[in-house]
Order: sequence, then C-alpha cells, then structure tokens
Amino acid sequence: MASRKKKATAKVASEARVAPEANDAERSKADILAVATEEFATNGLSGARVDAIAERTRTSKRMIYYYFGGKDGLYKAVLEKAYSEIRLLDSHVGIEDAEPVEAIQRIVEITFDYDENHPHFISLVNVENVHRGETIAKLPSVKQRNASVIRVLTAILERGAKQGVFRSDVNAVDLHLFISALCVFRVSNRYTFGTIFGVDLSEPSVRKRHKKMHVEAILRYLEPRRKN
Amino acid sequence: MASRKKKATAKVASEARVAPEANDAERSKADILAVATEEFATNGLSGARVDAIAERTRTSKRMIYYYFGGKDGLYKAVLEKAYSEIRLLDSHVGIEDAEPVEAIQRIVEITFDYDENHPHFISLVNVENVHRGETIAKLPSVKQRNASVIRVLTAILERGAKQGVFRSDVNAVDLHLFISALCVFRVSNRYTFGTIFGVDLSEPSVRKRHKKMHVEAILRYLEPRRKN
DNA sequence: GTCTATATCCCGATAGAC
DNA sequence: GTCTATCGGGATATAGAC
Repeated sequence: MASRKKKATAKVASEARVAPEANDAERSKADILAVATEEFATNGLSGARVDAIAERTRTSKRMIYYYFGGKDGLYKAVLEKAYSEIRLLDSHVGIEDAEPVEAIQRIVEITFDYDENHPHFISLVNVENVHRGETIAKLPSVKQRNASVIRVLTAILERGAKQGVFRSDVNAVDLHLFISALCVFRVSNRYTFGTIFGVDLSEPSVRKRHKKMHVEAILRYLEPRRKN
Repeated sequence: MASRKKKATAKVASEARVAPEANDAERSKADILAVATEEFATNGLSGARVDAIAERTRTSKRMIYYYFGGKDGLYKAVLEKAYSEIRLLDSHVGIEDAEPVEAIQRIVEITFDYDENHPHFISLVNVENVHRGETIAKLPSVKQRNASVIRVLTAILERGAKQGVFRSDVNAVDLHLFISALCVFRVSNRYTFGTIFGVDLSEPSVRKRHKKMHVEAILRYLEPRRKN
C-alpha cells in the first residue's frame, strides 16, 4: 500500500504513451468519480465520507477539493456522470425500425438488464430523491439527454398504433414511467422487499421470471381492445 | 414558544383525564417519533439531526436519549412504527370475499392512495434500502405483519383462477411486487422523474390517469389467455 | 422525567511546502 | 498537481441538578 503511488505513476507512463501528464489528471478524476459513486450510493449524501473516498483512491483528499471543489461538487459530478451513462441505452440505434412489439420488448429487456447491472446508479437516484432532487435540478444536461427516450418511445407508439398492434391512448412519458417502475423497483427496494417477503431478487431464476413478467405486462397493456 | 411547555402540560391534564402522567410519557414518545419520521425521511439517516428533532418537539433532546437510547434506536423505532401502520391496509376486511377482479382493483387503488398520502413512509423505505436494509432485518415484527398481504392475494388469485377470470400461473409475491412497483415508483422517484421529464406527478389529473393505468395494467396481466 | 450545559469526537475544508 | 498536517465547526452523547 505504501509503495502504490510510485508504481501507479510508472504504470500510467508506460500504458498511455501520448501526453502522459494530461491523461494522468483525467485518470485521477475518473478514479475519484468511480470510488465516490460507490461511496455515495452505499452511504447516502451525508453518510459519505470524503476521507473514505480519498483512501480508496490513487490520489489524496486534497485532490478531491482541487478537482471538484468539495463534497457537494463531487456529488454533483457523480450524479452527472451516472446519468450521462444511461444515455447509451438510447443509442441502440435501429430499435426504432424494428416491429413495434419487438421494439418495446427489447427496450424493456435492455432497461431491465441495465438496472440489474447498475445497482449503484439506482441507489444514487434513491439518494437524490430523498434530497428532493435538488442537485439534479441544477444539471440541465441531464434533462436534455434523457428526453431522447421519450422521442424513441413516441415513434414506436405511433407506428404501432398506425399498424393496429397498439392502442392509441397511451403517451410515451406514461409508458416510460411504467417500464421504469417495474425495472427500478426490483433493484431499489431489493433489501426491504427481499427481507420482508423472503425472496432473493438477485437469484437468476427469479430475475428471469420477472423479466418475462414485465415484458408480458407491458405488451398486454399496449394491446388494442374492442371495448375498454 | 417560551411558555409552551407549561401550557402543554396543562392541556394534557385536561384532555386525558385518566392517568395523565403516564399518558404524557406516551405522548412525548409519539411526538418525538412523528417529528423524527419526517427528519429521517427528508434528510436521510446520517443527514438527520437529533438537535433538529428535539427543537421541533415538545420535549428536549435529553428525552430522545432517555426514551430511545440514541439516534440509531430512534431510527429503528421510526421504521417499526412506519411499517406497523401499513398493516392497516390488510385489515380492510371483506376484500377477500369480493369478486376477484373487483378485489384486485380495490387493492391496487387502496395501495395507490396509501403511497400517495404517505410520501414520508416511501422516503424512509428509500433510506433503509440505501443502507442495505440492515435495520429492518433486526425487526422481526415487520416480517410477520407484512406476510398477511401475501395471504390475501393468494386467496384472491386462487378463487379467480377457479372461476376462470384469472390465469393460474401467477404467484402472490410476484403480483405484490408488481403492484408495489407501480404504486411506489411514482412517489419514491417523483423528484428525479418529475424534473427530467417535466411532469408534476402530484397533479390530480396525472394522478388519476396513472391510477387508472395501473389498475388496467394489472388486471390485463391477470387475464387468462387461450395461447400465450 | 425533564432541563441546561458541557464533553468528546469526527468530518469537511484549508494551509503551505514541494 | 500533489502531498502531509492541521484547523475549526458541528453533531452525538453525557453530566448533573431539579
């Protein structure tokens, strides 16, 4: 542990041959952000410790203040990074051109898998909601990026309705809420729900069953009906 | 503010004629719990301040330590009380005797309304999940009580299947997860979802629309089908 | 059971050298 | 850009009288 710093520096120099000094700064920032994400997700905003983050980082505590200004700035950066990574979900280009039913199915499955594989992101969102979303309200970039999901869903819904495979009285935001609710709840409430009802929601068989349930529930809801 | 303590004591004596002293202790505890619930829900476990709770209480900070042992003990008591109050949801006796479809509809609507009207409870559950449900795991009473929901749902599902109005391959815990996910998400994620997508989920028209959507989605999912 | 005053510790932030 | 050492505020918890 004591000799780690020097080794790390040497490692960077050999791995990144171009502009090692500049990359080092970026890597330090990324390192801090990764550790901080976990710290905030597992301990909450007030529970997170700057010291604890610094200890598990290649750099020192002073650097956190140097790069991010302080604990609040770090939290803000963590939130922004976490939300920017979901944007990748929408970049599954081509999904809009698939058959509407298949497109929805794939979107649900992709969302399901993403949430399952990013429990820290889900916890962060929880933390942010406990604090009334005050930080995210100051991040205009987050709003802009996430609007793309709505555009994709709107296009699919319209095409499905035109083809007669979807009902026409569902709007994209409500549908997104529906999908998110199902996929997020299993992860965000896994501890309380799991403890109270004695289910391990991370078990593969349960996961598979719920994934199927969610897809089926959403597709059935979107089906057109003769009489409502 | 300075003269409040004496007035409160006099008030208790006149309101509760039987055993005023003993009731005072119970009322103090209840008072502390109510204030603490809000404090923990709006600031998180580490963010909650014992001083802030004491200030807004009829009693003093010393009493919190006297009655609950400390901050952790208080949090534990707050959680237990919050969960004990949901138990009342199941005591809607008679719901098991209603027609299966109507029974499910009523359960969804009751759950929806309860969650809407108890945002602090939802936030508390959020907080507890951020902390890996470690506190609720130490409260056996919570597990026992909440098992009753599963019994009620199981009975309704069985009767519905027998009558041919429900499919028979859905278990009660999964159904409860489904209902909870829809009802809880709107409340627990209202800030982030509302901010990002520009929707005010507390608006009556939105609330009404989602309530209808949830009921319809769940009933459609439970419908039997000729071919899946 | 209840209060005021205080001890003790921890944590976010900074100083200042290199 | 990076480190070590330290300050200063504030929060939990307790002391001790009534």
